[in-house]
Amino acid sequence: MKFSKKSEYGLRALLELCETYGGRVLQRHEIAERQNIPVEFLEQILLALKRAGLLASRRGIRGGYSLIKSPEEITLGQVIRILDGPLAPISCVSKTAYQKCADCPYAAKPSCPLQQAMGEVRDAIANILDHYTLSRFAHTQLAEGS
Amino acid sequence: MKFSKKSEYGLRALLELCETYGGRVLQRHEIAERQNIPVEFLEQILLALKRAGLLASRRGIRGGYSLIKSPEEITLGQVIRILDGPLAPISCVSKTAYQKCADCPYAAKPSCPLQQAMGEVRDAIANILDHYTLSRFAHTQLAEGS
DNA sequence: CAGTTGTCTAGTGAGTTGCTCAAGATTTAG
DNA sequence: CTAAATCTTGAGCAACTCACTAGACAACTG
Repeated sequence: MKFSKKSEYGLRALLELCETYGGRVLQRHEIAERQNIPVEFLEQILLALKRAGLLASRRGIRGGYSLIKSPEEITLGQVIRILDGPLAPISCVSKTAYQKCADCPYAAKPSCPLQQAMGEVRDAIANILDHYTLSRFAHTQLAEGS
Repeated sequence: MKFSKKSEYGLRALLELCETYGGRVLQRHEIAERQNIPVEFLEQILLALKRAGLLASRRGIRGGYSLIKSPEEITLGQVIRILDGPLAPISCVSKTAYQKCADCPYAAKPSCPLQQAMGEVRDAIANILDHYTLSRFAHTQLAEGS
């Protein structure tokens, strides 16, 4: 029940790209250094985000990456799904990647306890992450003291 | 962001054990056949649940496993933590297995965006699973039609 | 004691994760 | 035009995890 490093790095990279949104481009090594991410691995992540339409890139000596969608329009759920796949804890409750369980004896029956419980979990996770925008993410201030 | 087969099998096995709670013991092959689980793998799961104090077992020709805690007292959260480890999506927000992130540049700072967001997710998951009892789980009837 | 069951430890093949490397394409500076 | 800096692509790889298997052993029953 963990998120991968890929998602974590991806979100941290987007934090940097949010800061220069609308302004200059950022090069992979800039992001990598500031966020302490292995540069070649980061690149794969940036390319995936580019293919998904969140980032633009330019090659050559003045090249780099930049955000092309507003941080208001991007949610953490989108980013995690791009980098980590579906949010659902088991695939028989995924809305974006549903798959019938092969071996579950309840698959044929009208009600599956696992599906019920995991469905609730899926909805709770999606409900948070699909409403959590990058701009809110980037402006986080912890409310609690100590 | 997936649960393992171990948790899934464990929960399905507990479904069977709930039915005979207070009555007779169940042998591994009975559970395995009914729930379509490889019997040797199931055994490891049952042993883990036994070590955690949920199950009792008896060896010998009349042996088998039985639930020793009431299905009302056992939550899905407990079971999943036994079989799959902590619920938290990243370890810096785990309450049962906290670990400081080594490479995160926000680890030292007062606020970490990732920690904030993932903390919400953790709480939502825990909130559902730690209040979902086995007895409710075993008596699931899907409410929705179609 | 013999047979049936659970207990324990170790191993294993396939797949995933996290990361590295090398060769190529594109852009800009000079 | 050339060279340097950047992104692009794809392959490779060590370590780990997952799902499962095997086998020796302990305990219980009749």
